[in-house]
Amino acid sequence: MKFADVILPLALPKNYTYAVPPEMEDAVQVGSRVAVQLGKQKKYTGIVKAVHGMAPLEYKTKPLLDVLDRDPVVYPNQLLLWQWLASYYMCTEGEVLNAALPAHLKLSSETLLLFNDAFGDDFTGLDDSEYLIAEALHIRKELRIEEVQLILDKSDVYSVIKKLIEKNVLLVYEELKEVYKEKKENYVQLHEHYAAEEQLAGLFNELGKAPKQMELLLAYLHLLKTQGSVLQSELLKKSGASAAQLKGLVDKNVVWIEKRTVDRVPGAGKADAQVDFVLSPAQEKALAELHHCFESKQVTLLHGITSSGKTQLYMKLIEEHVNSGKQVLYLLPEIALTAQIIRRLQKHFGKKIGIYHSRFSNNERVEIWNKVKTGELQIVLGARSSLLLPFRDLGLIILDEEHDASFKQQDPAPRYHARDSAIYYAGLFGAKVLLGSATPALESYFNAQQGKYGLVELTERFGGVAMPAIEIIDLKKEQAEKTMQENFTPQLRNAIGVSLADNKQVILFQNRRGYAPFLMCTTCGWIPNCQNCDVSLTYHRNQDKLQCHYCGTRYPYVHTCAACGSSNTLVPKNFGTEKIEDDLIQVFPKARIARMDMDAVRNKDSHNKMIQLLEQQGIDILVGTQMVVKGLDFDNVNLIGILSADSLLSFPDFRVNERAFQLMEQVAGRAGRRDGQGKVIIQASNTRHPILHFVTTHDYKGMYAAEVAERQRFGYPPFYRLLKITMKHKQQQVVEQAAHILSNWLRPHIGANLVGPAAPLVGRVRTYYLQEMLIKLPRDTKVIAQTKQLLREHFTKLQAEKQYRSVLIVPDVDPV
DNA sequence: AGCACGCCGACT
DNA sequence: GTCGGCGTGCTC
Repeated sequence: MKFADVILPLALPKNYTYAVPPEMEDAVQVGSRVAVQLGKQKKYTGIVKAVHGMAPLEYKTKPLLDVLDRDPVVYPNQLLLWQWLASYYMCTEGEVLNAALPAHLKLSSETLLLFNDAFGDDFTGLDDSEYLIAEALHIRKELRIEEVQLILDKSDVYSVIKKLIEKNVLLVYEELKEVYKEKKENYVQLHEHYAAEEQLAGLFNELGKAPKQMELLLAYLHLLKTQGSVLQSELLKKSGASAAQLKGLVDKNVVWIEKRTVDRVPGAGKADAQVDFVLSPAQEKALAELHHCFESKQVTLLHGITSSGKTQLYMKLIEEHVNSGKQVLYLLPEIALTAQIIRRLQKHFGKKIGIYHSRFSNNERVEIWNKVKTGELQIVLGARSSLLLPFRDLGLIILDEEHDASFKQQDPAPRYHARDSAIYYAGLFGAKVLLGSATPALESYFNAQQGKYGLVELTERFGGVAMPAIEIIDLKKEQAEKTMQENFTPQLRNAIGVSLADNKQVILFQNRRGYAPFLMCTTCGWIPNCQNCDVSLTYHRNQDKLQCHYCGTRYPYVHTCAACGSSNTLVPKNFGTEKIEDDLIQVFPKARIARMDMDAVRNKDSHNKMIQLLEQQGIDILVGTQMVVKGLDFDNVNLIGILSADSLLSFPDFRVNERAFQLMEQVAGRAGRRDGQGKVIIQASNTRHPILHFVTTHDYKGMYAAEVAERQRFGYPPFYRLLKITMKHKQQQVVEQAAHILSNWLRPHIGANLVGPAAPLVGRVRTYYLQEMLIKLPRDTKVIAQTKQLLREHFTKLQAEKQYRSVLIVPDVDPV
C-alpha cells in the first residue's frame, strides 16, 4: 500500500497523509494535484509532497479521491522553495501553496443544497427559518450556503440545514469542479464542397434571392483572403449581418462554425532572440564586469544611477540566457510594471515574454503557469508573486529597483521578500541573480562591499545627460516672510512658471493622499478618529468624506465638534495630493493638472491612461504620491517639486533616512532625461538634515557610509536580522497580558536582543488591539534557525493557555 | 479555513 | 424547558 503526504491550501501546521488507492498508484507523483476529503464533507485540492510506503500508526488514513492531472503541476524545486519559504518566514506550507497556485488550479468543494423532490410541497411542520429555506429551494432547486446565509441574514445556518436534512426536505451535495476554462472562439468555415470555382459560382446564383446572405458570403471571402481565417464576431461586425442571417447560411450547409481553443497568453516556444541596439562604452564596460562577477558570484548588484541605461544591460543578459535555452525571470515592483516597460521588452522579445502580476484574470494565470512550466514562455516579466511560477530551467533572475519595499509581502502569509527568496530559488537551479538599482538597499550594498555579492557600478547617464540640479528651499524662512502661496514657495512657483512657459512638464510629489491628513477643532483641539482604528481620519474633499487609511471605512464629514460641541470649528490640517491639486488650479489656472494616487487611479487602466496622457504631453503638472516615482521615463519633464521633505524624514523607523534618500533620489531621476539639465526643488523646514545634503550631491556612498555607521551603533540590519512579532486581540488587556507573558518566556533566551513588547504607533487597527516586539538576530544562520524554533515552541505554549488562545500571533521575518 | 460539538443566556 | 449564540478543537 502506498501513501501520499499532501500539502493542503490551509494554515495547517503539518502535511496530511492519505492512502493511495491501487488504481491511482501509477498516476500519483510528487507535485501532482490531488483531490482529497478533509473532515466530514469538505473536499480540497492538495499537492503531493511525497509518496511512500509507511502507513501512519496513530490514525486511519482516508483515500485520495482523485489525481487531477496527468503531469505534476509543480516541480521538485518548487516544493523545495515552498519548504524554505515556510520555514524561513515562519508560516505553513499550505499558506505558501495558497499564494503560489493560481486560484483556478485550487478547486475546493462547494456545498450545494438540493431540494428533495420526494418531500412534496407540504411545508407545515417547519418553523419560520426552515420554511424560508424550503420555499426558496422548492423554487430554485439548489442553493449555496452563502445564499442561505443571505436569506436568513445570519452566518450560523448549519443548525437549520441540519434540521432540514433530518426532515428530509433537502439533500447536500459537495461539488468539486474544474474552474479553469479554455477560451473558445467561433470560426466560420466554408464547406469544402464550394472550394471549386464552378460550385462557388453556382452558389452565388442560388443566393441571388437572399441579398443579406450574399453580402455575408462576400464579406467572408474577403476576410478569408486578407486574414486566412474568419472569426465569427468579426464577420458579423464587418458585414453588419445578424447572427440569424449567418445561421441561415449554416442551415443551407454553405458554411459551418468551428469552435477553436485559443490561447489567452501567446507563447513563442524556443527560438533565438535578437537585441539590436548598441551599448555605450560605459555600458559595454559594465556588461563585461557583470560577466566577470558572475564567474565567481551567484549574485551581483548593479548600482547604476537613474537613466544610466540599466534596462539595456538587462536585455543583453536576457538575450544571452534565452539563446542558451534558459528561462529568465525579470522582477519589478508592482506599480513599475507599466505599459511603458512592457512595450519596451516586447519590442525585443515578442511572444517569448510572459507578463504576470496581480491584475491578471484567473484563467490567464493558469495559462501563464502552464507555459512557464513547459518552457514555452522563456521570459517572465512580473511582480513579486511571479517568483512562485513553476520554472523549468531558470538561468537568471533580474530584480530591478531591488531596494523597493514592495518586494516584501506584508499580509497575508507568506511574508516573503522576493529578493532573498529569489537568491535561494536561483541557487536550486544554479542560476544567477542580478539586483539593479540607482539607490540600492543598504543590505544589498553592504553585501556587495563584503564581497558576498559582485558589484558593478554605472556612474554615467546614458547619452551624457546631466544629473538634475537640486535646490533646497527653506520653508520656515518663507513662511516667516509670508511669501508662501498655499503650499508653494515663490521659488517653486517661479520654476513651475518657467517650465510651463517653455512647454515643459512638471511633477510634484507629496507622500500623502487625500485633501488633509486630519481635521482639528480650532476651539478645543479635538481630532476625528476612526471607530475601528486608533488613527485620525483623512479628509477627502472630492467625495466630501472622511476616510480611514488603515481600514478603509468612510465617514460623513463632521461639522460639529464631538468634544466641545462647537459648530464649524473643524479645519483641515496638513495637506495631501488633493489639496495640492486644488491649489494648483488656483495658482496656475491655465495649466492642465492631473493627480496620480491610489484614489485617482483605482484600476490599472486609468493608471496607464494617465501615463500615456503625460507621455503625449496632455498634462502640464502632475501631482502624485510614491506612484509617480516608479519606472517612468518622461523626456519632457524638466522640473520636479517635493512639497515637504520633512514628512519623508520624520517617520519613527530606523530606515527613514535610507527611504527618504531613495525616494528623493528616485523622484529627482524623473527630471530632464534627455535634453538639458533638469531641476529639482525640495521644500523643507529642516534644511540642515544630513540626508538633504546627500540628495543635493547625489551622494549615495556618503549616505551609505553615514547610515551604516548608525546601524552598526544601534544593532540594526545589515548587522543584525530583525524578526517582528505582532499580537492582536479585540481586548486590549488580553493582548497586553499575552505579549507580556510571551516576552517573559523569551527574555531568558534572547536577553537584550528582545525589544518590547509595546503598542505600535497605531495601537488599534480594525478593532484589534496590537502589541509588537522586535527580536534582533545575529547574522548566524544556526542561531536564527534556533530562535525561530524557540519562537514556534513558545507560540504553541501560549496558545495552549485557554485565555490566550484567541490572540493572533503574526511573526514577520525581516520586516520592512 | 470549515465545520461539529458543547456549554451558557433569552425566549416560547 | 428549548433555541441559538459563540468559544474550542479537529481535520490525515
